[in-house]
Amino acid sequence: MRVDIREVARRSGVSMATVSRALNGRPDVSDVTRSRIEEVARELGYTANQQARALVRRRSDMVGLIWETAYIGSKGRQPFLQDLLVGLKMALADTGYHLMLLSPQTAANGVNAFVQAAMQHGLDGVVLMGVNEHLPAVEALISSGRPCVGLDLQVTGPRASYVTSNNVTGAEAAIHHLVALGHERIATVTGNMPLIAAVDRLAGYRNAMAEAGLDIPEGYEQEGDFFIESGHESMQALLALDNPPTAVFAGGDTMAIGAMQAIADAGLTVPGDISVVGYDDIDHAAIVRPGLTTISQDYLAIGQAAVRLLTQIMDDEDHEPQPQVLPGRLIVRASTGPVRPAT
Amino acid sequence: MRVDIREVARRSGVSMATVSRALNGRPDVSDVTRSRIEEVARELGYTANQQARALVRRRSDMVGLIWETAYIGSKGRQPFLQDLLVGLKMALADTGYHLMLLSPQTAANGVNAFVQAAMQHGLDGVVLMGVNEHLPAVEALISSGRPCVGLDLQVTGPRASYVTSNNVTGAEAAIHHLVALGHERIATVTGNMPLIAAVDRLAGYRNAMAEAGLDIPEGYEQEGDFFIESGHESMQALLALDNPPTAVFAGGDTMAIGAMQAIADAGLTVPGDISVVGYDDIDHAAIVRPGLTTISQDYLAIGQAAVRLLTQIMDDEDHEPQPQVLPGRLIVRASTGPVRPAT
DNA sequence: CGTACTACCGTGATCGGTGACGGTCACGCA
DNA sequence: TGCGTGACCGTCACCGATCACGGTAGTACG
Repeated sequence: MRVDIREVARRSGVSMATVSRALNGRPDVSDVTRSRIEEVARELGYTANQQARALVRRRSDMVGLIWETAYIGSKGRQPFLQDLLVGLKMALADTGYHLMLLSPQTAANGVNAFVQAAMQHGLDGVVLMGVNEHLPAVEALISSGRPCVGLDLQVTGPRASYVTSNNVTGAEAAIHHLVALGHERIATVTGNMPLIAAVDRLAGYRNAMAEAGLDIPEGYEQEGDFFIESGHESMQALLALDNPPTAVFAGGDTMAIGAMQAIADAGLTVPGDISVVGYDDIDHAAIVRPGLTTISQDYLAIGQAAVRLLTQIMDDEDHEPQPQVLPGRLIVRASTGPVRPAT
Repeated sequence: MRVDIREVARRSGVSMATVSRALNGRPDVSDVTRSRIEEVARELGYTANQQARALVRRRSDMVGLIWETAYIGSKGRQPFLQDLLVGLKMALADTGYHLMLLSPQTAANGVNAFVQAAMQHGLDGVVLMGVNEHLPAVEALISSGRPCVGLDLQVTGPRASYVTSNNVTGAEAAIHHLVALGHERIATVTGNMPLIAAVDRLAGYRNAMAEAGLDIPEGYEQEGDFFIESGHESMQALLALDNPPTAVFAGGDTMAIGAMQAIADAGLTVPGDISVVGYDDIDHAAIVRPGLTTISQDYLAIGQAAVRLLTQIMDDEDHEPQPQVLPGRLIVRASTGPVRPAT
């Protein structure tokens, strides 16, 4: 029993087309007619049916979101994905686009669900986060030519691009901070290497170490997988070295927390014996004791950048999309301190 | 350039209606025709346009999700909402319904965005989580007669119901656990009282205390607001009492963590001096040291129950919806221990 | 052989909008 | 007066599907 445009047209004594024009803010409607129509529409509580609208306009004003909370497998949760989602949602709320949540499952008929859902619902664009960018499904989506934006994952194509924080400079900032505190024996725990965030953060670590004239002893680069256990294990390995580090840069907060626990388990203190820096500034970072020094990504800014980028790609047919790289920001908390004086 | 049903019809030498029938599994199509059509559809990669479909069928196969990460205001994040979202998403993935994310902002024309989006997109149902159930917007949505299900928030109406964990028995289990460890001076920190979860957990606390024959001294019931600072402050208030408790039940993990920090700040240990139990089993609970004993909600089960409930309401025009109450489960970690022997 | 019934399929209306196109009318100007 | 112009609005053909209805052919049955 919803009121439709025909009803509005009848009650205001004009044709459906005029109602459509008036309500869509098109110019060729007289002011008095327009306001009469608006009045009637308000009274009747009329709002346009989006399916019908989308059908004829060939655009849905909807974007899809592929949102996975765990990388391949599901060993645990990546809490920063919630922040990313919130950032995106807030940024999107201003644009008039709606958001549809897509699950990365394959549909029954074999065609991948990503592409299928995007097609079936006529999604104007898709945002990806938390999925592996090398998944065939993702590649199929990209190459389908639909506008895509990756958040913290590197997708590229004629109508695809990504937003990420600058993992290289972020990592460099972390190391600079430690160097400024007098640390020279600085190790790192990386994420799993196929992921661009892990690679770039490692690169930043190496850059900054070289720049500071510090060398990286054998075993100072431990590869983890972004989950807490790997931080714990990697830290244990570092502690077992002949020359254990006085500071550790973990390429993810969860791993940093695991490392802090390993340090505590070994009877050492943070930052008294070893300083720890993380990356991401997840909620946990502020809660954990001692508070974790980390590199913060501004999720709101990332969300806004993603929305801006996506709308550009969607609006400009042949807009050459530029990846957006936002700077990370060092948040100093209690997990880092001056190097312990040599005994 | 998408292939439509007309194209499929032409290539398989039948009418559009027959294609529609065949692909929707309707009976009155001969087997040979059906398989020929399916063959053609597969070759062409045809999938039905959902907008057109929804338009004529008067159902969108889409449900809306109102998902707020912070209760009124935005003092912080409630991390268990991510888990709820994941649970819901997984449960929904099996049903063929898609999920649309709704933002609780008011639209320009004054009609509330909840109702408006639900109407405009013809959503078949709505799931609510993380919002205050007393918001006028929410009430408007409920009374619009659209099928609604609340997750961990109590909405009721002819076509609305909710799923929640049994906060009363969960809280009772927490207290039983503490009593079994020999505690007698047990305090509680509640969430903000308008929220049903806070009210019920307090009720469970009182029940179990009475059942155990323990009385609740003045000041043993502190009201917090589900955020970490309130846990911290409430714990300080409890420590300042003449007869401070030996155990604290916090009606939310974030508050429990705040309480643990306040205990540590006071130079006391958990659980040596004071045992702490939380509620929700958020990620933090496992990471924090000592690990937090807490009541776990099975988010997957909640998601499944919500989906089942919603589909029932949507399918049965006059189905009297029953609220689903799932049991919580006690997870014992390191934050609780036997009561300290009297000195 | 005529009729009834079943199985299968096509026709045309419809869902609720939008947009191209064309028509009317008042006005300005030669 | 005649004509061009622009502002405003209605008509009609879609968008891509579904569905009610009707038609046809083949079979069974009296």
